[in-house]
Amino acid sequence: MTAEEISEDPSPRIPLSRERVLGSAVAIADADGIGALTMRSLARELGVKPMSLYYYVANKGEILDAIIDMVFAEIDVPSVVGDWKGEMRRRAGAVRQALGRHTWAIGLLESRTAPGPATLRHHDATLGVLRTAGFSVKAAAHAYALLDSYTYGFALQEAALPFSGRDTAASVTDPIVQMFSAGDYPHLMEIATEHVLQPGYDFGDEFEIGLELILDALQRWIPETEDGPKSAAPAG
Amino acid sequence: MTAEEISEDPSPRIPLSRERVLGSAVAIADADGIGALTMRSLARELGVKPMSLYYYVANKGEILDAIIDMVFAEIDVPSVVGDWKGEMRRRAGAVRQALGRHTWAIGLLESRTAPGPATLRHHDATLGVLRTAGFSVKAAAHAYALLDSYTYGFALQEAALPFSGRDTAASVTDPIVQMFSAGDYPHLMEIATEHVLQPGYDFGDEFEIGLELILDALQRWIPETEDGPKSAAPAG
DNA sequence: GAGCTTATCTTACATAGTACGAAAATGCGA
DNA sequence: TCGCATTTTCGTACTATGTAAGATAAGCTC
Repeated sequence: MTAEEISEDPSPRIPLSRERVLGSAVAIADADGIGALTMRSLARELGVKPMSLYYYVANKGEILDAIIDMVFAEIDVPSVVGDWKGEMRRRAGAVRQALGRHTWAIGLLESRTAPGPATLRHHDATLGVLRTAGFSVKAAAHAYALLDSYTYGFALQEAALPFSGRDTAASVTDPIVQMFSAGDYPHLMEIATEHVLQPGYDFGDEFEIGLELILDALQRWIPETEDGPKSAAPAG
Repeated sequence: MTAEEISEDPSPRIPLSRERVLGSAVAIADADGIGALTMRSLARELGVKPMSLYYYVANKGEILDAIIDMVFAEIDVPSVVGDWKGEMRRRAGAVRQALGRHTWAIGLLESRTAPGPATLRHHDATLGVLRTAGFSVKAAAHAYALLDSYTYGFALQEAALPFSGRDTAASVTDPIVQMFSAGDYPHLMEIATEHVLQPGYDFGDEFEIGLELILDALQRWIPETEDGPKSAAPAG
């Protein structure tokens, strides 16, 4: 009996596959940032040599396109049954959370303009909910641009913040306050001390506030609901 | 007389400087994308050898931080005199245009979390306008998060679109329509044929529509204006 | 000029993506 | 079981990147 027959060696027992390659790519980007995702680090993670990856992907750009689509695949598609507001609220939150788990995806969105099938399915389903809710084609386009701009932009701001979550440690806030206390930036100082640095503050809480404002205003774009006013949709 | 004395040789006559280094960095990123911005391409552009750059910047990361700040420096700071809505409208448009000229800045915002002085001054001035307009500290924070999320997100979507401007050439729209026409994505198909692909369409026009909706709704967060209703600010 | 400061460049190294083609593993018909 | 074709993995090598370490050059002051 040879060694291979006795014990399963730790080598690539599970066969390589496109799914495994892309899954590890996401894992590396999540753990150490998109900059740490190299063909070599990816191969190492999979217990394989770099050039083996090229049997499953044409090049690194294809990996980047694919992992963006994987992020969208994580997001449950909204449903046409149920109230549109609730669905849009749920969807926006899910997008924000997905982009929060994979902040690198936000940066990639700017440079990679080849949407994958999951991304397209997501957009299609979302538009479907709006159309079913009574938005005209134009109004649905306006509404979707507005909702997604807000959601992506919020996720971008969250990613750009030097802190996240509730009650940031003083070790990270102190240098910032120090920077403001020179007297330039009085309004930033005010908002920091009176709002952001208060116990229990979480920037993420701002999301629902803006979202509700948008959803409430969008409601008025739906023409002649049973109990609502007539259309107030913009001319565009 | 030596050659140097007779004619000005095409070599680095204008001395290198931090400003020149950063200016060329922006120019390269604008022209060929942030990926084309390398220490070597930057040196070549300046008629200099790569290591000379390190006399003016500590490393490439410092260049990236600095050119983000240069983008914000391009944006005229809003003024507390004049109506807040007009100022916010003007500012949002200016931010969108600046990010449109330098789309790479959007992607950089996600990864680089060290705001420069122009960026801070911009944020400070914007908050100042909102506070002066009557927004409470909390309401100003909410409003600013909302306005900037929308603006950044819209710029991100514009950058991610495979087309831009009015009346996109059929050569670029045809493959997209082809992709939709298989029958998956019926709502994308609908919105494409009935709205996006109509003559004269420009995604950029959607910006003002969403912006007006937001500004109108924000107005109701200002407590007791002379002629307006009382505060309708959220509890947060 | 000498010597000090400021500015630029040479060389070299580790790490990146990937072209090219060899090698190994696998599956299959006889 | 053998032979062979297909599928999968890998070795080598090339070009490009950021930048450390230190040599060199240019400019200024006495």
